[in-house]
Amino acid sequence: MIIQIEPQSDIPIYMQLTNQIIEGIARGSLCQGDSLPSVRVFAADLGVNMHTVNKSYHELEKRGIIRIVPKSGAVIQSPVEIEKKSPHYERIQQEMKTVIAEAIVLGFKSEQIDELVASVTKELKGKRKLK
Amino acid sequence: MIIQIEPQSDIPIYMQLTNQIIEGIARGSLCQGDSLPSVRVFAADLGVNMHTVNKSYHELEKRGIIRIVPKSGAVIQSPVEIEKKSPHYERIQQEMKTVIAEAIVLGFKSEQIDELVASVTKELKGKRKLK
DNA sequence: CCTTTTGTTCTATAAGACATAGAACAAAAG
DNA sequence: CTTTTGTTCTATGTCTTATAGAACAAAAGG
Repeated sequence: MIIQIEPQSDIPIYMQLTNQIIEGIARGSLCQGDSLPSVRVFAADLGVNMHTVNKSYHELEKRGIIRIVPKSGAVIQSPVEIEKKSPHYERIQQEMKTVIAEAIVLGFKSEQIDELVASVTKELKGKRKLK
Repeated sequence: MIIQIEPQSDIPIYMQLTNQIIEGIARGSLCQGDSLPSVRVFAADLGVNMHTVNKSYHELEKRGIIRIVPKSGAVIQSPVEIEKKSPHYERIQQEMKTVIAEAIVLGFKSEQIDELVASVTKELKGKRKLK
């Protein structure tokens, strides 16, 4: 699992880390049931502060992606059947609306949006190690 | 064009405004070639500071959505043919990757993603006033 | 049993972002 | 000629981000 942090980015470090962990899970580099490194070890690896990693882990827990077991570790959750009324679904829906609205305004046709979604989905799901 | 600002949100005001203007253009409530209100008038309408609106306008300009004509106004750009190498395309692509990765991790199947994209696209494009 | 590691919590500091406010300016609009 | 415009500047206050160090009790490992 390769994480690349850009300290000069306008995206906060803890958010870069959060997004890349999510991408790693989506790609299958990290599997459900696996544990993430301890905040101290991970922070040392990345060259960032322990508290920054901690913040990222709690962000991931808030989004239902990992479960933090006190004194034990951060375990990647197995996905459950997602309901349309759940906060997680509505968050994804809102984020998707924001992205697609901007795409439309920039001149994307419906087919171009579908093509982009397909290529991104394929890239992420394509390299999964099947159990 | 109805803008709803939530001061207590964790999303900055200037970003809420930016996103809602984009959504308004996507929906067709605002048309290409139209001008946005002046920063002072808009700020008064929304009950926020002039500088906050100004920041939003410059964010929109940075994303290629409006053109700020000095001493004149903020004009909504007509979309040009988007190229896959352009910064705007790559930004949309990156944002899309982030959203889809999270969706996958939360258990979305490819068909569910397609369905979500279709419904959001339809909602945004559906109510457009055709020229 | 003892040492290490763990997550958590606290204080503290520094830098930057966010939002507000007020003032001033030159250019454009009316 | 007056108003409105976008821009620019100073200033203030709050919040976020990121770092650092210390301390604690619980769990893990030998």
